[in-house]
This record gives sequence, C-alpha cells and structure tokens, in this order.
Amino acid sequence: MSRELAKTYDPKGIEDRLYQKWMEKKYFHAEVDRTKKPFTIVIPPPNITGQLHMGHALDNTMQDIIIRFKRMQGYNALWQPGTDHASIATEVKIIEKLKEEGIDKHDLGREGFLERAWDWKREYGGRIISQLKKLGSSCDWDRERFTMDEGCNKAVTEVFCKMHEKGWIYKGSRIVNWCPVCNTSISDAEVEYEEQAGHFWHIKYPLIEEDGSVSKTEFLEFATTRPETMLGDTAVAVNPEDDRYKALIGRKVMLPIVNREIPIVADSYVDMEFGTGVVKITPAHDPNDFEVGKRHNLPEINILNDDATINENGGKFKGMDRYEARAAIVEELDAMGLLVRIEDYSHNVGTHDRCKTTIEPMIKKQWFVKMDELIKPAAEAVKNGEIKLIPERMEKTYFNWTDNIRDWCISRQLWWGHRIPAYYCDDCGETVVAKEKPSVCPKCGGTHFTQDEDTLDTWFSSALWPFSTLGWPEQTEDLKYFYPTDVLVTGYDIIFFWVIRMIFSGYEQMGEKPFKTVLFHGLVRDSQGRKMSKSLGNGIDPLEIIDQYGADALRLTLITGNAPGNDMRFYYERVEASRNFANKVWNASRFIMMNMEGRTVSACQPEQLQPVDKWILSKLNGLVKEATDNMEHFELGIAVQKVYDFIWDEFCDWYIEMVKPRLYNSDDAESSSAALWTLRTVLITALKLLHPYMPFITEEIFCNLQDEEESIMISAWPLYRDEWNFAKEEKDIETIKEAVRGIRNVRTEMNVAPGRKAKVYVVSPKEDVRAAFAEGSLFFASLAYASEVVIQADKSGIADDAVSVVIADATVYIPFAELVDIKQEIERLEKEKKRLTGEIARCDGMLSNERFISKAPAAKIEEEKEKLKKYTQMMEQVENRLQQLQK
RNA sequence: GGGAUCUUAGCUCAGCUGGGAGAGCAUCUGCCUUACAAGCAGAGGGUCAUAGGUUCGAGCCCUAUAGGUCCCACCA
Repeated sequence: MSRELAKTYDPKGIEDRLYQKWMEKKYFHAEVDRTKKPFTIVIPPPNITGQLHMGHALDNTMQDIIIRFKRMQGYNALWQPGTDHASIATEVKIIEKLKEEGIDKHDLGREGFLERAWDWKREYGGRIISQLKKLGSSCDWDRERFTMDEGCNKAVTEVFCKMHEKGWIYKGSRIVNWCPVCNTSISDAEVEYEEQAGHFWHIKYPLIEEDGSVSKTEFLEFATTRPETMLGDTAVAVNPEDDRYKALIGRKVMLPIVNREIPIVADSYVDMEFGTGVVKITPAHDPNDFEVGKRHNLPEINILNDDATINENGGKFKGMDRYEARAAIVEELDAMGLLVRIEDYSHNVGTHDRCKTTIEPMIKKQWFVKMDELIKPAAEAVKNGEIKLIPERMEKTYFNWTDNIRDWCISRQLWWGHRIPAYYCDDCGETVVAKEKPSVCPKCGGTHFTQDEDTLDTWFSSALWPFSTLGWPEQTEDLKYFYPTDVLVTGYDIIFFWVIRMIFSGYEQMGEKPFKTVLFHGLVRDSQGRKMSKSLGNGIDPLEIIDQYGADALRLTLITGNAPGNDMRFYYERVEASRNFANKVWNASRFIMMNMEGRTVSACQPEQLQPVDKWILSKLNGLVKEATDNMEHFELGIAVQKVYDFIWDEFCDWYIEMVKPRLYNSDDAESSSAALWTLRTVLITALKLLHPYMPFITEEIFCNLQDEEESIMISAWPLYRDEWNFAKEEKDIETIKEAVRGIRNVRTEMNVAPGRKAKVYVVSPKEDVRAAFAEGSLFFASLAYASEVVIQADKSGIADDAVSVVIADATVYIPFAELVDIKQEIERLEKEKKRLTGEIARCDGMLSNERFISKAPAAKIEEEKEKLKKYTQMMEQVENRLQQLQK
C-alpha cells in the first residue's frame, strides 16, 4: 500500500480500475435471498439509438445514489438495467443510414430490413451501456434486458392477447394522427403543438335554392386554415341556437369545384361567437368534424394518400402535394369569386414530435387500448397514496392525464417493433388474435393466415418493464421477490408516456403496483436556461466532463443545489467546485494517511478522548442522522450538502487544525493516538456517507486507509450511536470556536500580521468555561495565534488598553500595547454594543408580549429567555470595557 | 381556456411541517501557515416580486396583481 499520494486528486485511471474491480467482485449482482429485504429499482431503459446526455447522467446518478445507499444499509439491492428498442426512433435512424447507402427500406423487404436493424442493434445498442458504466452505475449487468428480447416479446404477446380477449384491445376505424413522412399513425401524446404563422381563408359556398338551382346571391361564409380539405367536405354546420342561420338548417349548399351538394346541419359544437358562426365539416380530416359527422351520419371522404398528396377523391388535384393543392384551390376559388379575403393568422399546428412534420388527421383502421376501466386503479393508487409521487405537485399533472384519458392508439405502420399478434384468414378475412399463428380458421376452416403488418407503439412494451424484466409472464422467484419495485426515478416529461402506463399495466397484469415511489427530476439546461438540444448545439457531453473532471465531480454537480422535480442549469464553474471538493477530500485523507505512517491506530476508549474528539464525533453523529433521514426521503441534494459542509467546514477547517498540535507533538502518545483514531474514524464514516454520491474517490481512499474491508460499497452504512452523543463537549468547543473567530476577526481588522503572536487572556467567571479553555488551550493557542494563553476568573493583571473580544460566556483580552488605537477600539465596541442593543430589544419585545407568552410553545419561550440572558451578559461586558477605555 | 411552477445577495440556486435570511461562484482585504493556492483567514452585499389578509410571530399559509417558465386543451 503506497502512502505516496499525489497532491491533487486525479480521477483518470482510478475510476476505470475501481469499476473493473466492482464488476469482477460481482458487487452489483443481486440474487433472491429470503434472509434479506429486497430493494429494487428498474432503470428507465435508454434507447438503443441513444448517446449518454446530461438527462441520462442525472437520472442514473440519482438511481445509483439510492441503490448504493440501500445496498450499504443491508438491503438486497437490485438495479435492473436494460435498453429500449425505441421503435420509431430506431427505424428512422436505420432508414437514414440505408439512404446513405442508396437503399430504400422497401427494397430490402420486411425481413431484410429487420436483419439490418438487428445488426444495428448489435453494433450500437451497447454503446449507452458502456457510457453508463463510466458514470459509475452499479446496475446488475448480468440481468441486462432489452424490450425486444425473448422474454419481453412473450410478455407483450401475452398482454395483447389477454387484453384483446377481455375486449380492452380493439381494432377500429377512427381519426388518428398521421405522419406523412414517417408513414405511420402516432398516439395523441406524440403530437406536439407548435405556434405557426398561417392564414385564415375566408370562403363562401353558394346556397342551393328551393328549386334546386345554385343561388347567385346567397352564400354561407366561413373561414378555414386548411382550404384544401374542402375536397372532403360533406356538410356545413351552424349552431342550432343561432338565429342568423336557423332558417337555413336542413337546406343545402353547393360545394364549389367539386360540385357536390352538401347539407347544412345544426350542431352545438359550433361556436356562434367565433367568426361567422359557420363551420365547414370534413369528417375524414378533422377530429371534431369526425365527431360531428358521426352525429349526423355524414359520409367520410378521404382525400389524402398516406404521403399527404391528394388522392383520386380530389379530382383534378389528384397527385398534388397538400400544400400545392391548397394554393391551387385558393386560386380557383378566387377566380370563382368565392374567396372573400385572406387574413394573417397565427395558430397551433400539430406536428410529429420525432420529425416535426405537420401531422394530418386521417381515418384509419388501427388498434386501440380501451382506457376507461384500465385507468381507474391507476388513478386510485395515487389518490390513496399507495403510490407516492415526489414532489407531490406532480400528482396534479398525473390526474390531469388520468381524468382526460382517451383510448390509446397502439398500432404503428413500422417494421421495427413487436408485430401485432393478429392474424387474418386469407379465405374469409376473419381476425384471430393469438400467441401463435393459428392453423385453422374458426369461421371458415381456412388454413392460410396473414399476420397484421403493423407493430406496437414502443411504449406498449416499456409499460410492462417493471415486471417483464423480472421474468413475467413466468411466475419466477425473482418476480415474487423483487416485485413490486421500490422507486422509479425519471423525468417529469414522461409521466404520460411511461409512468401512467406502467402503473395501469402493473395493476392489470400483476394485480399490484409496479413501484411504491416515483421520484421525479427536472431537465438539465444550459447555463442560459435553454434546453440542451442538437439543433442549438448547446449540449454538454457528460463523457467529456467525466474525462476532464471525473465522474464523481459530475455526479456531485448534478445532485447539489437541486430539489426534486426542478430543472437545473449546468455550469462549468459548478463542476469545478465539485472537483475542488473531491480534491479537498483527497487532501484531508492524504494528511491523515501521512500521519498514520509508521504508526498503528488502535481503538480508543471514550476516556482517552479529548473534548475536541468528542465534539467532532458528536457532530458526526448528528450528520449521520440528518444525512440518512434526508436520503430516506429522497432529498439527495440536501443530504449531500450536509455531508459536504461537515467535511469541509467542521472536519477540515476546524477539527484537523485543532488536532495538528497534538499530532506534531509526539510527547503525549496517548493524546496523539486518540487524535489519529478520531481522524480516521470520522473520515471513514464521512466517506461512507459520501460514497453513494462520489463512489470512486471514496472507494480509493477507503481502500488506502484500512485493510479490514475490501470495498466501501459493501461496507455497512453508518448508524447513529448514543455513545457518541456529547452535548457538553459540543457546547464547549463551540464556545472556543466563537472565541477563535472573534480573535481572528479583530486581528484582521487591526491588520495584525499573521506571524505576530500575542499573549491571550481568557477571562470567565464560570469554572466550567475556564476548564474547557484549559483543556483546549493547546489548539486554542495555535488557532488564535497566541504565544501564551492565560485563563483566569477576573481581569486582574491585564492591561487596561488590551483589545477585548466579548463572547457569550467569556471575554478574551489581547494586550497589543503598541498596536492598539484606543479610538478604534472604542468604535469597535460601540458597534458591538449597537448590535447587542438590537438583539436585546428583539428578545425583550417578544418576551414582554403577553400574547407571545400565552400562545407560543414553552420551548420557544425558554429559548428566547436564554438568549436574552446571554446578550444581557455580553452587553454588561461590553459596557464595562467601554467605561474603562473612556476613563 | 384550464393547470402547475417560479420571482430570495451581482450570477445560479437551497431554505423540509411558519420561530432570529444560507451555499457555490463572483467581488474586496490579508496570507505560498510542513493535507490542499483546486487552498487558508477575514469582509462587503438581500424591505425574500408588489399589495392586502391570517397569526403572538410569515421567505414559508390565504387572496389579488405584475412578470417569467412549463404542461394540457385547442374554435373551424
């Protein structure tokens, strides 16, 4: 074991070596063990197309912290990893790649395409996994799964068949969102609305006279943002209450260009206040119109091909792109005198979240999941607290979704994904949903079947992830033991896509929640608060940060100063601060190891400890409690902040400094060995608390510091210990610290060179205070730049013009004869007097308020009384000094 | 249109059930003190968005207003 440690911490080399060790030792691996309590997290499976970005880094750091914490607490901790096939994202990528080779996906055919897709998966699918390892993720890699592996496929088929049998999966003709570029339907959740500048075309259709002729004078005027859809108009609607048009209801208008007579129908959907109060109805290309059409039995005329060109129903516009047709139709209407005017209009346009293409509502035969019953237990679970969302406000978003849920369109016209297990009889067209291709048609006895061409929405399989990864539909031991999982960590942006769907799937398939708690985090933004995105080029690569500063620094940066569910900004300065902290820990450890060199650190009995040792142990004890409590409540940012503050402020800036004189002075072997034992004990405990956050550096130090245990990550989480609770020593040392701070303050104010030592008198009428200073005089002297410390009960023998520092239980005098400027000293004391006057007034005010006395809790009153006593005492001292100086 | 959330030091943010305003960075001053200059010691800097209310007591709870961000719905 080398004690020759570098002056600055360099994570390079160390991280990979330690991760290798953890893997070899199989620390991440979890097996069913009935003697231990399980704690399970399933990873939100990253897309196989993905590269690690800051969002992943945050998400996985949080999970790793929790799982490491629980592992150290003695739970049988399983972090179940895996990847998602990401049907559409992957398919788009592969198509792009094929395009570069000059290949169209249809040239390859379905089989050929899928072969290429699997090749692609084999080549790139593991990339993100190796990146997660760089971060330090302690996933059980032996259990790595994939949403399209054999087991997950089985789970998907099982669920589909079961739900179909139950009638909760059905095929129907409905308006769906169609992406003409990806050539597939997409779910409502995948539609992103985008504000676009467009136009409002005001158009009029001529009325049909009673005699059947087309009126030259009477028209119905309305406005539309999509004039080309008129080719599919099958009615014009007005509100039944609208006096302007009541008389016209039931009559017809002539649809120009197409020359189709269409009825004027009355429907309350029409808003009388908006525009002219007239709406053209295109049931085949608008979701609202579709509903109106259903209510009035209107024909549905589809005018578009799948690529959004006009089809044969568009007459002479056939073959034109939708936007070409729009221009041509507007021109023609204008020529006919039916275009009233064009208005600029900004409106929201639905686009496909993947490719940003404007989606086109179309009527398609698609598969749907019926949601009304399925959603009930999912909504109930959050309502009654069976599943807890953190932060709580996410429940509102959650209920917003559950309350307004619509049937889920699950079929996609893609190849990469789970093919729908529906088979059509070649002879009679009968649909058979089954796990395997049927051999005989139940209806006609035919023996030839064709499987449905479509695949399932990628979220269909990820909805099953918490149990499919544990073996479902088999009733495995893993499933019985590790399910339900404990906590799900994810971004609030996929509450609907994923979280809700896992919850209702868990209840429906397992009869049990998939997890107890959902811990949400926000987005990692750039330093200007913008989303990191490829198009902006403002993304910061976590791997570069790891390379430059180390994984520990990155992890700490992502966790500190952030509350659950809140977005955060990423600053290099913050990474530097984290790196600096790592270095601080490194150097404190280096200091301790240097002092341990050549000595054996033997266990210490309480009576061998000095008050400072007890003080730091007691502080440490409090930290253990606070850090643990906060982690139990998933307040990771608060917990690590407390550990950080303890290590840097209390341990490094105070304790180590306090203990130095004892270490350097080897005369008192017992004292220095107690100090060394305390240093080592506190450090090891603090490292354990820090380990979940900064796994690498803590492991490296831990292994250098001791020989008994082979890894910090499987060591026991620190517990609060009653025998380390030293209230008196805590108070005494705080008093000494206060004195030190006061002295330093005065010296800086007076510009006393640090090298200049001075005699320091501590005057206190209280015997226990004098005793505390006496016991701590060695370190007090060094921290207070004292050449000599004199402790006495009164100020006899102290020069009148000595500088004085008044603290709660004592006054410190420093006779700086030639340095003191009496005027300045009086000013300083006057300032202190003013401060104390304010404090006393505040306490006094509270305590003389009768309503405060009668209503405030007794403890609070007592606290204020104590303060008043303390400040009054200090005031007395300050006034004494002032009197003395002003003589 | 509905909802959420934010407004705290120059910047970025913490502040858990209401009980004397915090951190990091930045700024200023002094220190290469034998773990660490990626450091040490000190300092300055805030009517906690505004206006009311509840309370003995409000950054925190309630109401309204202003501004920012986000989600959902989407009127053709």
